[in-house]
Amino acid sequence: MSLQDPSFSADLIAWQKVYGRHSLPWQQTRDPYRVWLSEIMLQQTQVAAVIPYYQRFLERCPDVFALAEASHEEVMALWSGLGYYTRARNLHKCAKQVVEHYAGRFPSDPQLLQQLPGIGRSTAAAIAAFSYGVRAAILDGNVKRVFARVFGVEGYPGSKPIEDQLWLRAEALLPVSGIEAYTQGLMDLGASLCSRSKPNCRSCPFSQRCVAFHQDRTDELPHRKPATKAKQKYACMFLLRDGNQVLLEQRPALGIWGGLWSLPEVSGMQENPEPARAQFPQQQQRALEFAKQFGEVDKIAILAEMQHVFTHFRLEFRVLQVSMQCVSPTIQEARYQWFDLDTIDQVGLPAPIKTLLLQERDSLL
DNA sequence: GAGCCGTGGAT
DNA sequence: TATCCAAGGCT
Repeated sequence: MSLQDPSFSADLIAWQKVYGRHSLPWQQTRDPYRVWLSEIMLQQTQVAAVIPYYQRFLERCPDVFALAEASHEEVMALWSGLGYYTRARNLHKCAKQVVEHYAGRFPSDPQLLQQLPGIGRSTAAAIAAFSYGVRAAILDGNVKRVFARVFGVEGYPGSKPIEDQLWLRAEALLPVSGIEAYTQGLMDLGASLCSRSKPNCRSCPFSQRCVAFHQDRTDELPHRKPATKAKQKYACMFLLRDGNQVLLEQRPALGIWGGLWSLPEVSGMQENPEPARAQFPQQQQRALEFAKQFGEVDKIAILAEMQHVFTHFRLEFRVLQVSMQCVSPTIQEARYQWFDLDTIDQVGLPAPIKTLLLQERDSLL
């Protein structure tokens, strides 16, 4: 059977021109740099969260050359809070490659774009379509949801066979012309009317033909991800502090919070700790031993106990505040460094650590 | 190819 | 509170 259906794209383009979004910060341009930056930031991230980051990033790095020349630290600080920090490292790497291999001009061929770090099949298509008008298919969460409902696609869209089938549809449904409005229309429809819960089917241009609407199954399609339980992990961190100075440790490049500055941890994130109450004396002892290499310890106290949720596990962590005196300004190991709380927002920090340190800074005022 | 990577909002 | 998942890509 043929998957082609010219009226689908025609209806969507007509709808997008009237009801779609036209004034997002990255829409008034075909500048591939801006399109690319927005697409990377928008991966697995909602529009509202991206907007302030996008604007701040653009002020500091207005073009691909500025980004390529920026320091790693600065890029990470600009990204701090957005999550998925591999995106920031790949963003920086990609900018350097575009400058070196393409003289600063992003290629228009999706195949070439996809070879750059951080750009997969869908993102390559979006960049090519929005900045060069290239006829290429995207397949993101919005598109999967719209297709699953309109065409009644059964099965979890994240699984390989279903995703392959959706890619075939995405390619077959492409319009002959008007790729920009069509691509934007898919995103806009998925983000507005065809929302995950309580879609507004009465206003939808596809309600006449939508399988999910006719079968009253919009709450079943697309099928949900098979459930898996998140593991609980635990950690104990130290906040060494001398007035406004706090000691941070740069995390290894690989793994959770890779390359970010965080609080020193006792012994990593553990799955099966001793009961928390029994741990405090030895945590205190370890904090003392750890802190002695940086100065004289005044006192140690529990500052906070926090819970942070990741994709695959929850992290419960306790922060011991170690009040210090006579801090030695020079440190042997490069991964440890003293920072001033007043300038802490210029450092690449994990979100919960940033929240904690900003609270500490503000409590001094 | 299944697991991994952050954070914030909605339900 | 617990769960899902949002303009995905990499290993």
